[in-house]
Amino acid sequence: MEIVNFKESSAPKYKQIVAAIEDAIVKGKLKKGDQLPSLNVVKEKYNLSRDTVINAFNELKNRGIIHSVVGKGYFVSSEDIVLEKKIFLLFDELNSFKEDLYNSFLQNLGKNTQVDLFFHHFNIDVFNRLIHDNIGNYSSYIIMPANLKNVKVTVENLPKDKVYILDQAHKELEDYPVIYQNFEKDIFNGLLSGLEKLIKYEKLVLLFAKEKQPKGILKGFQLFCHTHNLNFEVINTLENRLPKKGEVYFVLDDKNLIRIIKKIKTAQLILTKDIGIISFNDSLLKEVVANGITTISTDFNLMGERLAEMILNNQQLKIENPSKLILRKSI
Amino acid sequence: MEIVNFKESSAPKYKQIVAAIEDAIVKGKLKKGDQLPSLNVVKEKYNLSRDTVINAFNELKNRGIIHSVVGKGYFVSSEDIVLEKKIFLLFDELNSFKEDLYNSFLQNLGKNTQVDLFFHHFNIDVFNRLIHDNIGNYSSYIIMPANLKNVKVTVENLPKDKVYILDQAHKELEDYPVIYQNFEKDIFNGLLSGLEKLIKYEKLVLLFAKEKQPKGILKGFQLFCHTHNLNFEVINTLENRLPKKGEVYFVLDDKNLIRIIKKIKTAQLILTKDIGIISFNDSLLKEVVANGITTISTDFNLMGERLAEMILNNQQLKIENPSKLILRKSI
DNA sequence: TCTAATTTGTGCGTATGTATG
DNA sequence: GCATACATACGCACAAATTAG
Repeated sequence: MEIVNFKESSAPKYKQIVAAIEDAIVKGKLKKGDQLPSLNVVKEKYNLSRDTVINAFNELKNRGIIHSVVGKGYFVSSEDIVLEKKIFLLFDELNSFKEDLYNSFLQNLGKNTQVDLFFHHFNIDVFNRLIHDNIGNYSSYIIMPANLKNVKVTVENLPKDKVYILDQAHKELEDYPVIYQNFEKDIFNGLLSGLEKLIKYEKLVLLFAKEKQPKGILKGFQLFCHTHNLNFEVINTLENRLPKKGEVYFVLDDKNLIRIIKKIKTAQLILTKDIGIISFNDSLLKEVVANGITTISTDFNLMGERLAEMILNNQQLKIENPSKLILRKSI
Repeated sequence: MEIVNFKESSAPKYKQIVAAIEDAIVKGKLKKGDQLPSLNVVKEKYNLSRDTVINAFNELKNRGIIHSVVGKGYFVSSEDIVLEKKIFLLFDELNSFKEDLYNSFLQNLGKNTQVDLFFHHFNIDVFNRLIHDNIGNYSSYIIMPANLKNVKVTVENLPKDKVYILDQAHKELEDYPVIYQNFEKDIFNGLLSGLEKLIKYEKLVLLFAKEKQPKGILKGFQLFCHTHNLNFEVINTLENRLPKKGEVYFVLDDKNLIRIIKKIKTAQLILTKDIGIISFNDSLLKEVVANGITTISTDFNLMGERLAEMILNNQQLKIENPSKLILRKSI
């Protein structure tokens, strides 16, 4: 590995080091598994500051081209130097609408990017460990903190310009760029655009159970019912509940969506005529479930698209992802 | 006691020694009272510094697993080890039925296990890189090789007793424990158990497009049609295809499932009466899609359950995961 | 009893990457 | 860019306990 003429070039020194190592890998002088000269050696040989060398090596590490072992040194881990980005993606849990988000994100990133996906399952210890274990290994960190508390200390260990928050704006993480759903507004406006259909029913029933669900949904629902003077009820389970004529159910998850559809059938009620259903978070099949389920949903494809865009262009924005009512035959 | 791959792994050497000894104790290779190889022996055998070995032995000593006698050696003092499990899970791609598999796997593992999920997207380079980058960091490796070729060399870099194959048995990886679908048999038997309903139709149409899909499906379908002397057709796209009365469509993915349902509607055909649908891989919503879609599917919950069981009990089995026809109103 | 070899235990020096200010 | 503290890794020297001959 030869690095030449630092003075003559206008490029930052660390970039020149990066380029020199890339060049050595491309030319086959450095192969997978080879050890790089140590920080001290490079520093001495080329009269650089240790920090400059670290800077260069870190960029290569973030891109997954080299890796380091304490007490030993730096090693070439990939000869694929087109890998420009390595992205750490931390979701709360795996469910069907994440599929759209994830796949559209991947599609809009381009080939030279590696995305590793993790799940914290609403467990703060898992959240902390996953972040800690991966500090320094990625060029971007996309985090879906959901409703976890006390995440700030951990997230602050990451380089600030590489962190992006996803799905829910988080009070502790207001300084970070984010693509979020405005649940309260989305639910309110979603219901509003279905108002004409909804006033046919006598009562709106929200099934709001899980700790996991954003409180904005509840707020938006209540606000909508109050401002339009609609009779409503919030329940936390469908067990022992018999759906009655004149009710319209707003269910947030797919398991309960199926439950209510089956209960409606066994009660011999006719969907749309006697009773209505609105679901949350659209997925492919809802278009054909029971002739089409009306759904309030954010656009997960767009969310993935914008996320990719923001990261590729190194932007630090706060974007509210649009949501809408997808009107189908269930109300 | 075998210690592998010092170079490739990012884990500190002394930690790897600790893990190897724990492993040996768990597996019964080392029992209470047994003497460990001396510092010098280990140092020579694995080309380590004496301090590194001491470091490892000290950690085990502090945890009460071994003890030492000056001038004699190190001895196992306890077989009671809480082995921390870290599981590497490599899927092909993210789609809705993986949700069941993944979640049931997690649920059956117990709380103290960390599972990291990766996707190779049917790209052999990604496959190789993901495995290489994670050698030595996990206690089990679960791999879904799908139809990738030339995977053996890479997989062989992993410790053999820690690798499990999932979903498809793979010719190159016949020596590894596996939980697999027998696609040919599953499709044949699935169709067979629906024979009574199927003979009402004039023609069976299989939509078989993707490179990704296992060839066993095609074979099973063809075999079934031949042995029962049924008129059939295999097509690779629904574009420009008008569904006709008397046809029954077997579609493998959800996007095409929706397409065919919509085409049937616009053609003003009546599902079940004029035309039939069978889909592949069950998911929650299919129970209520168009009044219920008949599906041939393996039991992904059971697959996850058995996988967890096999790993927790350190078994090396070859298990065929059961599949069945879930008869609903679409045929 | 003496000796030599082996083993653990300890200390010191050097080198590496990591983290902080 | 510099300084400092820390964890890991390697190598050497020596002391103390054990064992074999």
